[in-house]
Amino acid sequence: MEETNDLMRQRKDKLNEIRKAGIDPYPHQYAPTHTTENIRVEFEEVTETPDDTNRVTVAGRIMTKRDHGKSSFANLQDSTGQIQIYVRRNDIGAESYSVYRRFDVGDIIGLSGVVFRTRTGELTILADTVELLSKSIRPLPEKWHGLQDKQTRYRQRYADLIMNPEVKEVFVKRTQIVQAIRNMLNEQEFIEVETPVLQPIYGGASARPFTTYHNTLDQSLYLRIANELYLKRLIVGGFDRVYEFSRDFRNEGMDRDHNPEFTMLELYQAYADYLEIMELTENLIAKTVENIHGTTKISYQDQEIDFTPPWRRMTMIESIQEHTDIDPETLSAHEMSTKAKTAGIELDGDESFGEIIAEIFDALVESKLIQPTIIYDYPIEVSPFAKKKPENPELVERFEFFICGMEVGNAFSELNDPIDQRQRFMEQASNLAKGDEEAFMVDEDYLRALEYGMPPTGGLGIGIDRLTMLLTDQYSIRDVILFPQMRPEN
RNA sequence: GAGCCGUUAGCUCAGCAGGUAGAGCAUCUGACUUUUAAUCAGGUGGUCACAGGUUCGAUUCCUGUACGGCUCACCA
Repeated sequence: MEETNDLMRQRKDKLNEIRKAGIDPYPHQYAPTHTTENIRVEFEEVTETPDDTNRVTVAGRIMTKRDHGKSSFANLQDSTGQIQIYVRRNDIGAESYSVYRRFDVGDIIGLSGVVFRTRTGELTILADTVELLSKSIRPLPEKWHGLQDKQTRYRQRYADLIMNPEVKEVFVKRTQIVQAIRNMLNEQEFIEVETPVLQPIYGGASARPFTTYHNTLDQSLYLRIANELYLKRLIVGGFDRVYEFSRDFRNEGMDRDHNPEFTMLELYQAYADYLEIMELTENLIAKTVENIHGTTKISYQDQEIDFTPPWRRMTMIESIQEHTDIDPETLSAHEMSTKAKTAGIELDGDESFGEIIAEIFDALVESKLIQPTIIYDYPIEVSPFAKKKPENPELVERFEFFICGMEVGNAFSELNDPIDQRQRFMEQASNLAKGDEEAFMVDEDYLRALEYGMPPTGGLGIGIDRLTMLLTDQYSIRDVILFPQMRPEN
């Protein structure tokens, strides 16, 4: 990593010169009185005449430098923005000024001075003391085009954040989204909990796990693919409303809306069914959107999206009838399978009716659901933790919601019948034996918990990364994850 | 996993019917005390991703590899 080019060698030479002049290029502490944002607010009325009452001390990174012989302008960037500084030899003294002239774009400095406006009206700090807080020996990207290369931006997010202020905004918003949701859930008496990331049995979703090993226990452990079964154990234990922002790990492909590690909010509410969770979902999301944007109507990749509740609701079968020429209510499994294959869907041939319906939905309907849409009543075969519909045991009380063609959340009336749950596990176990790598393992301890009795419960999972993509208008999940997964550089 | 595209100076990018490379910014030297993509003059800076092949000669053509982007497949 120790690349040497002329630019870095020159900067290291400057570093040594500064040290020889008796100055510590990496001092321990500095005490700014203002951020650049503070200054913009506090000194809005300031005039072109410097007035000693408008004194500030600031710290930040030099982003541009315009030297003019015995004076110099520079732009200083701190965590809140940028401000222009003006340094004159007469004000800071010849010795200080010659040190200042050795400062480079990228250096972090502190300065005290007086806020005024230049002739052109730009808010500026006229410095009377300037000091180096951290010498930068690696040159920043060019000031005008900034850092464009995606590979470098993802691998060196620090450089991306320095150069591209809009990137920082995305991640500030991401935090605001999480905070908004957390505040609303707390107000509704949900309790935030933490459950294991390292799990002896993975479950709660269909995905291949990452496997690791615990030396002392001498056993394999899995990084969680979901925390569903742990949260429901807590419902059994008597927490009636729980949630967790969970980093989950799935050993699957990567693309514009999949990263191997991602964040999911899961919540469970005792005595609720999926209809109540639908309402909760619409309100939670709509209020989050409003909190971030001040309105429930936003634009994503040039599409207008309206989050105002209530959202459109369709059963999965209705959605297939609407968006395809396939009608699951009149066709046999064989006819469905033929239609699906004609539409280019690959099937093994041993899929059940319900599995074919789910395949058709995924392939032909999902991408057409642009406005927030709740799709409900799923085939039982693809929903092993959801409760059957009383009037139709082939379907379960489950819904997912879709926005801009993306699945953003998943919810159901939780299956709390331990006998039924055991049967569903057994079917999964036989699928696992048949080689379905994404089938579930039997979780005897979870069954034991259900045997004690779990109240009727509604549960919900929301993909926080995808929600953030929508609310920050980012096309790729990599742009809402600070350090997206990448192959090694070398 | 497949297809297409990309990888040239610190950054953003040109270029090459095959003859060992260019711009802007950055950087260095000099001038300059209200500039803001500062200006003016003059310099420095390259394993053209990596490895093979064709050729008198390859950054350029071909093949392979690595990394990345997009699309598809996979993804309750």
